[in-house]
Amino acid sequence: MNYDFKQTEQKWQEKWEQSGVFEAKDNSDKKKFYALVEFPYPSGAGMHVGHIKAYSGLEVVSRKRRMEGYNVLFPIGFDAYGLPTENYAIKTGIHPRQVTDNNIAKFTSQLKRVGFSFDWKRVVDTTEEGYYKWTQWIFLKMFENGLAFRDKTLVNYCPSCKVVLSNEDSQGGKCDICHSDIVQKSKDVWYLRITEYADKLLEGLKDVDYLPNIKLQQENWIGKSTGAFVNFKVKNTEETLKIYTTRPDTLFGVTFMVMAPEHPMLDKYKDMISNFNEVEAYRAECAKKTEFERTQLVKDKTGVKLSGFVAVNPVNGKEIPIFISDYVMMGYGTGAIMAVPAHDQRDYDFAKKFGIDIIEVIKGGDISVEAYTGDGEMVNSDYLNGYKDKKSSIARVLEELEKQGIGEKGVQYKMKDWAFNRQRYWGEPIPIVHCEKCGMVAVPYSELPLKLPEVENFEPGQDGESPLAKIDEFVNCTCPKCGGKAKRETDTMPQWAGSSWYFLRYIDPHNDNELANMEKLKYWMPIDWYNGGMEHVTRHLIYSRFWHKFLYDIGAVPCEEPYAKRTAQGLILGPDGVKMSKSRGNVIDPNEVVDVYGADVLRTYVLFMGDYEQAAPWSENSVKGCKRFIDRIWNLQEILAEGDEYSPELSSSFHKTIKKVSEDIETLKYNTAIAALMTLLNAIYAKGSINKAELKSLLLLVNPFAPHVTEEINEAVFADGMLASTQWPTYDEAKCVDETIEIVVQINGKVRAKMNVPAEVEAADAIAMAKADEKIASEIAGKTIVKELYVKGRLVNIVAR
RNA sequence: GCCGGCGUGGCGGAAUAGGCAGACGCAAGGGACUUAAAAUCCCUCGGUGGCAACAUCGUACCGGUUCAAGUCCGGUCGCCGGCACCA
Repeated sequence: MNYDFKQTEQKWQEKWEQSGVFEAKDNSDKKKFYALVEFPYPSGAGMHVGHIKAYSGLEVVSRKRRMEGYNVLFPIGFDAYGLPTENYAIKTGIHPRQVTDNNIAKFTSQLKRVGFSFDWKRVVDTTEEGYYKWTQWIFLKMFENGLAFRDKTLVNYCPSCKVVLSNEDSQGGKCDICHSDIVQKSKDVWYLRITEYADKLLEGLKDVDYLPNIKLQQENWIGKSTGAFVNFKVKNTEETLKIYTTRPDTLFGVTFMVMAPEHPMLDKYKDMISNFNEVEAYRAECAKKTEFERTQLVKDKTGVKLSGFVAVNPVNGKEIPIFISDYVMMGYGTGAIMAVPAHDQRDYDFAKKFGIDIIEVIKGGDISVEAYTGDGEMVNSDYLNGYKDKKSSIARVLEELEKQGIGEKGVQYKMKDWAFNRQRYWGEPIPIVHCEKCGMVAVPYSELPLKLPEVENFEPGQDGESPLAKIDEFVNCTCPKCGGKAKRETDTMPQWAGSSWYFLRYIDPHNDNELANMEKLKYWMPIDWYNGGMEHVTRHLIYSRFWHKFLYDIGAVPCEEPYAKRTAQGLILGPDGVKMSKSRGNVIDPNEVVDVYGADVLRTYVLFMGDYEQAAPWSENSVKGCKRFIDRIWNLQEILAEGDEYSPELSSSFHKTIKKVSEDIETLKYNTAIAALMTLLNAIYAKGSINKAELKSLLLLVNPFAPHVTEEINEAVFADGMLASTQWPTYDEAKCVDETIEIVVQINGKVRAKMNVPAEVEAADAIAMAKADEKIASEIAGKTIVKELYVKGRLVNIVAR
């Protein structure tokens, strides 16, 4: 009896779709479960096996939850705006809309072939008018609330993509998309004031169940530091130079100060600075450097000493020179620092190069060699002398600074505001109008969606202008406020926008009056479990949490945090153990696997191949192992016997396996869950028959992993409806334990014998039985017994000398 | 540089809370069935010694705690991920 997976899988996929078993029900009395997977970018290359692994995890959980009686929302959609589609359109002349529709159709059919239990009635496409209307709506709400603003700044600009990039998109000085070198350019840029939510984003982490390393990465990304702001007077002016430091305890060790070359105070006092020409020359030099170069030359410090511009240390009145150097950034703190070379390595390097004094204020290091950043007794520090640790000296100095009004406690974040616009066609138009009289004016809500106009040429303009800027009918408009002539904003939103709130739209995907109905939101939110890639746990997760917290603050959603729980799956590497890539030619196409082995095998393999959270290489041979597993399940029909309860030989195996599989699915240990099922299968074949009660339980347990073959067997044998809507099997804790167990007898910690004992044996009896063993008796004969231990259900250990 | 994580057979990986290291799968070797092959089934499968029972070593490396260490502690090396002149 050969298993025809092709026909069977197609048959059940159609049955599931027709019956609507996987459609989530609104207005249900049942307990809800909202499982979310990261929606894919529908690239032309089609699905990747990584997608299959990412979705299979929560797929199994979702199917189990339905069988446990939950009303499950397990949706899918498409994050379809983005550069690859646009670049493809530029190359081929095919409209991005057409490219996107084709790719979505391709992804949809591929996903359906794997048999995922998504609710296909709730598909969301970020590029669809009914969707991006609400993306624009959220933007306008942010604009109204002062969280979206425009500012002129130096931006990371990719000359190849002709696009402005956020710091996140240009890490290491390379464009995230095309990997060319980033240059700095002055431009008008839209920002979202995410920094205003920094503390809330940090605080919120306390209440959610994310993997610890995910929380940690978010914390590092936000980068909160506590310290102090201190005001240094500038000699012969009324000006104070404000600095931020985490080490106010070292104030008496300050021997110079450094300002960022772009610091605005420099221009204000350029007449006082007798060598301002040197400042300008240095600035020009810095502007040439990319952010990457700036961070590469860590050891070799450069800078210019300002003449005629001198600061005064507020704690001791000492005059201290001021330098400019590019190791101080305008974007962090106040753009100026107090330098304590004795206790900061960067300041130390700078001082050594420029021959500046190094004054030790904390004992414990050797400042003739390097800066000492550890703890120790304070010296050369007036009222701080004698303090023995950082914590108390900081507390003392803060008290003094506040009393004298020269400084205060302060907090800083590494996270910067989110650069939000792109000079690209295939994105959501930013719904803002620039009016000569009124300035920036929001497009009225009634005019949303502000539709993306048709263009003929998707290439960006010469100086990185958006393709939309070339469409006069789009650009020229009337001001919604005064009715006068105005011009539309022509930049579009970044790809992150649509993915920052998509999970809300699944709850009410066709609502034209609000982004989602509040009653429905109250029922479904928060997301019970969100799984996705490790590469998204900083940016996407922070951005979407930020949007959600904002929506909560304006009363659009009912809870503060969107995700109650977040996990991440590991990569699937190529068979050569290296990350899959087209250029390496080690990409596995999930379609081919489905063609050759079937969807059940593919699903089982991606979960069985290793620890779900770790990276693991693809192995064609191991796929075959899962094929055998599926075939052996099918062949159980050949050894089927009657029986409406577990046979005595297999009863405890079944109870144990149900327990193991049920628990492992909840903790991402799919590999050991499948291993347990294989072990049970081996036990069944060893016995030589399976009865109907046993088969039913086994089919239910395997069903979330391999739904097609199990449904088919169930129909053939029982013909009593779908497993998908059958109760998940239960186990009896009492029946998981065997009456007698094998334990180990050790002498001095080394295994010397094994014996069978009743499970509930007393320690003394177990030890007595052990000593009665012939081999053990001869081993301990003539020795003194020092200690005897019994570890319940495990071992007896006799320590003898 | 800083912050995380990891290091177990030929391979992917198991091993509650310190208690038989190597579950499960793959590969390999041997056998059965077959004219033959595929498929399937059975056996072996960390190293060394031994016909065997068994002994002995073994979880990156060095040391420690413990009756008992893959697991805990200290140090070293290596790999992976994140951040990176963050004051």
